[in-house]
Amino acid sequence: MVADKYTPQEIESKWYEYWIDNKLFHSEPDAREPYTIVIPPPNVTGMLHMGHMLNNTLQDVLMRRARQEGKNACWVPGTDHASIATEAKVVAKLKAEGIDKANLTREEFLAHAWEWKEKHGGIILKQLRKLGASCDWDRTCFTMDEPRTESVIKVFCDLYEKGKIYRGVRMVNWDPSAKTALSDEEVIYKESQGKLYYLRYMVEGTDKYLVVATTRPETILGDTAVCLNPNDERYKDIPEGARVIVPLVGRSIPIIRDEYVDIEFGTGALKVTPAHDVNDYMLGDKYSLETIDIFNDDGTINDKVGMYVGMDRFECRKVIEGDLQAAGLMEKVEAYTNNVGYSERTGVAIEPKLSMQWFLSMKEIAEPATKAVMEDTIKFIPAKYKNTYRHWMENIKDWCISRQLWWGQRIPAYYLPQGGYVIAETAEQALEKARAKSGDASLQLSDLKQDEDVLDTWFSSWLWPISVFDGIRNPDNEQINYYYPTCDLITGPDIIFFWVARMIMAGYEYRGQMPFRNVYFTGIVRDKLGRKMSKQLGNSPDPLDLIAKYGADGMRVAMMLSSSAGNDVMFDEALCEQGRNFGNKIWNAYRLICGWSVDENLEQSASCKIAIDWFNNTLSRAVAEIDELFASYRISEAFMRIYKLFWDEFSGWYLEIVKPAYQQPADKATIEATRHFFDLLMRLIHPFMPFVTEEIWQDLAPRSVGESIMYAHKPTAEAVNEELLRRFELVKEAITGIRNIRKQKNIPQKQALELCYIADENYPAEMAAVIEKMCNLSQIKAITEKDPTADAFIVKTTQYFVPMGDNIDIEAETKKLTDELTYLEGFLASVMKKLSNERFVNSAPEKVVANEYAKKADAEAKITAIKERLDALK
RNA sequence: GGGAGUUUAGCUCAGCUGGUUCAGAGCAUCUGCCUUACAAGCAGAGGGUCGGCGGUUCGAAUCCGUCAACUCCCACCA
Repeated sequence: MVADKYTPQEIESKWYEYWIDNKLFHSEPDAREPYTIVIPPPNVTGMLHMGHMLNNTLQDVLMRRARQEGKNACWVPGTDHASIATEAKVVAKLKAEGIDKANLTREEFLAHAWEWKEKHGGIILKQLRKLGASCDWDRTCFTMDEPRTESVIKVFCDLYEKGKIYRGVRMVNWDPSAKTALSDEEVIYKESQGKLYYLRYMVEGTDKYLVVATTRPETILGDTAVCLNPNDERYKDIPEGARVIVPLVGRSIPIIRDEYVDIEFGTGALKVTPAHDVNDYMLGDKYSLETIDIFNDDGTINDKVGMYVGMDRFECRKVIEGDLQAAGLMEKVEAYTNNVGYSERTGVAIEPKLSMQWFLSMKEIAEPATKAVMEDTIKFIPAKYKNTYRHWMENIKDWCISRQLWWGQRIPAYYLPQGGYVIAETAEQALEKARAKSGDASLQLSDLKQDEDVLDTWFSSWLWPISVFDGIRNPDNEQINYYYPTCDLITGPDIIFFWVARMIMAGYEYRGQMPFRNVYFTGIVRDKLGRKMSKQLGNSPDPLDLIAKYGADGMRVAMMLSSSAGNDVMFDEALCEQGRNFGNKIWNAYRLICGWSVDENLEQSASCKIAIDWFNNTLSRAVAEIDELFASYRISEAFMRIYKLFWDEFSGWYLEIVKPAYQQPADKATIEATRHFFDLLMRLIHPFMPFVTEEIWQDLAPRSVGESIMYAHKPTAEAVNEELLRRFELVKEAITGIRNIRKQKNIPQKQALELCYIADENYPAEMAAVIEKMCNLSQIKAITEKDPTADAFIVKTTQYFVPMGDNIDIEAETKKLTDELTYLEGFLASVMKKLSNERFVNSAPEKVVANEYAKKADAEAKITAIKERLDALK
């Protein structure tokens, strides 16, 4: 027996413990068909936010559904070491303690970082348990644990040997705060309000000057040319080989001419700073210009030029503006909006910087990955993201995989004292290779210097679906062979390039196979005003608070209620309330049937028989539709279908019909049928609301230890008697008709009424018992003559009468009927118009035409009935 | 600058190959009800030129064109 009141908080932790204690989430390879999901690993030190709620609710729904389908379901959880984000957090924490990272050795820093990880790591996974996530916790992985690290290093070495990894000096996105290079994907461009400065560059040996427009005057320190378009008429007088003087700096630099320069922009003269702009770098390369790097790694000015040394880049911009004004070298300053790149992680403006980095060449490995998605071997849901994917894949650039950080997998490149390097999985192997390479057998480990950089975090997470099953180190092990490829990936479209695309590439490169069959993209969780949830706005509720308030089941329902694939979720706390209310509804429905006492001798009533028959069919039809919705990943629609099935069909109709009168017993067959329906309904709801359904299911019948609704097979769709369902709708309408009369006449339910009808084929005689039960009727009587003194209504073509004994409001009744008549006549006219249109009759499909004839007959019958009724009223 | 998407009831969204599954759902609103499972509820009701305009068609929310608004992605123009 369950408690009187539905209090989710009281049942949820109990059942989660039960599932864990009985190892119900655990999966091992067996003969069943596997169903696998690998979790998008959240940052190890992260906290749960609404996005995680959405994402993990979906995954859990799919997992639980798969279990109920008899599949061997395996959900692998884990966390991501999130190199930059975590390192930044650790640096900040140390700073707060008065420790500067620069004063620590690598080993010391890593000790702090691991300590931090041990303390905060995995909190997020514990939080997921509150949601009911049925992850196989025994399989919890970390992108930087030993097996994963070894896999990453192995892959690096392998790709290097295949010639796909190379090292070189390139213009990269430099994050001056984290002091590391970033990949293109980690740079976010934002429109920012800036200024366009017009600077005067004196032409050497003359008193003339060129005006050059720039948004970054501080970079004049690194100017090594000014570039003009050769077709620019304005500058045709400037002789070949002329040079200009960099303002303030006084350096003489050449004027070069290249069609790259846009004549329309600014003054048509471009300052060239090869060290600090991607395009300038390209020009510098083309014209063999000098490259002067003017910044330190932290974005301050270095001592190369000997001016503004140590000043921050933005500070320098201000100061230089003043100095230029003072020197009369500033023509003018305009307000200007342009796109500035910011670091995704630290939020500071990116500095394009030349540096030595490791790259992975992408062109070749992208090919099978592109094909897989375009040919739907891997299905994207919704499909619109295929375009985005293709566009990126077809224009893919090499991946900068090195990061100047310590928290991460250290690049296994070992530099020899005499120059050059070797790549090896271990230091020992490196030494062997180094000895072979140098021909110096006396080389010692201490002579080798390992590369200081670590690998991009995504270079470990791109292996995730493989590495969690140890498929890199042991490519033929039982686990990987059984679980791979995984089935569904649930993730946000924001990491389609970072992660999804790269996993697909790794999948084909290392397994020759896709990593997952379907990718379900969720949207972004926004507040009800459509704003993105963020800490700054303070509009992001703490999911754990919501769970405490409404229960995990309520929270899960909230996530399901307004989230179709690829669409943003407009989150409103009212949705949680709706979810909680649904839990309450289920709870009380169950309490109702628990209260029924059995009378073994009681014969089953006709109305109960009909209701059971009807609900059986209704359930079957719903199950078929729900199967269909799941198959097409319309998860929230599937939920809504179940919601209505339980609330409207089961509680609103079925239970009301079979419910015995107060303190009356019920017959055995009806109770059994009802409890059986409850069992099936709990199974259907379980993937969405695991806790309340488990609580009730456990109470429905004696269960053995370790038994769970999780493994109770989902209801299967049986053949549906459509005619029965159709006839029952007539019953519902008749009941509604009587209810309306009661309401209009203010007749209490307790007062019995009489119902008369004029029989025709639309009168559901075989189900009349239901009408009688639901409407408190003293009798149902067939009549042949209309009763003008009775309140009446029409269902389809059947006329029903409720004799009132007293007067009825003829005027109101007449008006109602006249209105309906007007509508029907108009409707009939439109049907007739269609049918008299020769072209319609000739060109429309037969079925459609037949339908119009049916409409016509229907309308005519109704019109006749209404007219008769009106005549009777006169 | 290029590309994609969205626009249907007050809100959030369904509406698949044009035609009774075509104007829908849930929530909210309004009106009755404290009817012993549930007021976290029950019974009813109202509410939309399907963003605008044009076209194709016997027939358009649905297909085409165009305009408008919003959103996202990509792109180095100083």
